[in-house]
Amino acid sequence: VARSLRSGSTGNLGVVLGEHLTYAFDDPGAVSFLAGVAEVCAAAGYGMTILPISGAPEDAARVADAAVDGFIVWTTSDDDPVLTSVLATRRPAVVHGGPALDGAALVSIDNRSAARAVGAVVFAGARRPAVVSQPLTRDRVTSTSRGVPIEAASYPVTRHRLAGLREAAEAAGTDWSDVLVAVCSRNDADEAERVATALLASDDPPDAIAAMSDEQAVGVLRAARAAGLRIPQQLAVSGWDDLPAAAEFGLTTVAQSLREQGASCARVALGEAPVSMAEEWSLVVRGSTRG
Amino acid sequence: VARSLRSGSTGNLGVVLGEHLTYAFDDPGAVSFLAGVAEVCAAAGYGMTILPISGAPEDAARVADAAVDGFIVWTTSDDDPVLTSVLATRRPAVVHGGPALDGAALVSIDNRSAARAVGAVVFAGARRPAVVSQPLTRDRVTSTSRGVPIEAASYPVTRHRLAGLREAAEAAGTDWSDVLVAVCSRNDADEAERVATALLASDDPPDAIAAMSDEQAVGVLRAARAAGLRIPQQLAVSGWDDLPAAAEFGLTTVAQSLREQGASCARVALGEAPVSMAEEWSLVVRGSTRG
DNA sequence: CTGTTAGCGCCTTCAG
DNA sequence: CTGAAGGCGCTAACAG
Repeated sequence: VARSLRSGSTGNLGVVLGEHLTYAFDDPGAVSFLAGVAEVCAAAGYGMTILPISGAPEDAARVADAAVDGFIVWTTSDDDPVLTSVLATRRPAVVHGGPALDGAALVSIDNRSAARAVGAVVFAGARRPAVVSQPLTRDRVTSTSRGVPIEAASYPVTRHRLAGLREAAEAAGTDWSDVLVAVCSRNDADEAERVATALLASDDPPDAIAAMSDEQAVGVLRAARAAGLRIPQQLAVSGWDDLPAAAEFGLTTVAQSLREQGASCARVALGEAPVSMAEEWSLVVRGSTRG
Repeated sequence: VARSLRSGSTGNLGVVLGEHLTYAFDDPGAVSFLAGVAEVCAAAGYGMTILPISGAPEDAARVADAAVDGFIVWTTSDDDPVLTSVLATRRPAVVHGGPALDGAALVSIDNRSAARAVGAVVFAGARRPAVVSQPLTRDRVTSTSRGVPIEAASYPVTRHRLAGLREAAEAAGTDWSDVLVAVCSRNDADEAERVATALLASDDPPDAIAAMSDEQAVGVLRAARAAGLRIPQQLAVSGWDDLPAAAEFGLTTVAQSLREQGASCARVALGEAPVSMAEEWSLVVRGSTRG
């Protein structure tokens, strides 16, 4: 401890996992990201401090006081007060996913382009495209509505994906104001199953659903099975991330390596990588979509 | 940082994840344990420092120097040098699973009794019981042999489970020297599938396999399906942990809450819980076993 | 009630 | 080449 004071460095990277620390470990994407961070930290002889975010106002102060040499912030919202704290420390900060900030590096794929690409496949030939979305804002309000105001989404990753999906829907001939968007409060198969069940039970059920994670897509598939729908003829479904579950269920999805992105974040935060650059993604087309 | 020096406390708990940090995040059990630790840390306003273990000799020194107020050690072996370092710091230490050490609290279920209970079910009516085991020693040597010398296993959790399974096998009428034990190097469905495939292809294939995790059990089930075996008539299988996969595949398993155990560890390390006490477990019998 | 100071433990620098 | 000291930033205790 005294060594840290004297040397001015702590040998620790701080990882801020967004609003609810507890959820983070339940999200396989976040875990895979952490594995990437851990890998680089271990190799560099650095420790990795998970900064506890309970959602209370004192979180910001705690983060500011954390004994770490740099910060990695897991995907969060534009208005997350913790981001302000992190920047105020003037220590190296790397944001995963977004938001993009002056004074912080950004490690992310091009979510908008990826969403446009997966949307083109899942919405192909669909007359009633729909979206099962991750939260739009930090209050994690759930809703199901048409023509969601995209700019109101304060999670930039969600916002960019919606923007890409909008372009894809319009390219497929459906106006955004006709696209149903079901917003979930968590990234979780169970909740996605519930909202998808409701969507599919409506008078005018969707014939294509783009989900924002493989987890959610699995929930949608379960709802579709319960409703007796044939995939992809009656309902096309896409996921995101290409986790093992996507291969298992034959999901069309956007493949990205969150683990590699975690490693990139750590390298940038440690000054081992010069700048942040756009991360790679690719489209994986499987049997859950037409075409 | 200076505050820590002055006050003598860092507001951080250290979590040592055993030999290979990288594997830890791939193991759903470890992740669930971390979620429990994180929960308590967040509530107490503590940070949680993952101490990087690469397997190199300098790990011990790094752990000893870590800026943390207490340690939680995830299940490891009797001879792990990191344990010596942790004890030498004279800071509060809590070991999960084992080994039991003077000067450290232990949070664990009674693995031997639980193994005896699950063994009684999976080995019931079996004439050729077998075990798919987690590593016995830190070198993670793989082997398949009969009458494994249980006392040679330096991971106490593995040792206690083998001891319980031995009692169950003998109660079911098979001498331990006739019980095939396949030792894997990792806790992983793929490797378990490979070793189980080999077991099932032998001249005298087992008709009951107790695995040490649900992950491994899923691998065994895959091998059994590939071999065209009916479960449980031709092959009974049991897992351990009762993860979601166990319910999905109808696995008989030992249910324990690693998350709750992680929370217990954190509470004990923070001095919120008085002593360590035995954690709860229960037997969940599903269709993968006879009876 | 406000302002000053000593010292937490280590490392680096400088003196002997 | 070995030994003493100052100071990292903060806070608790004490003096004014």
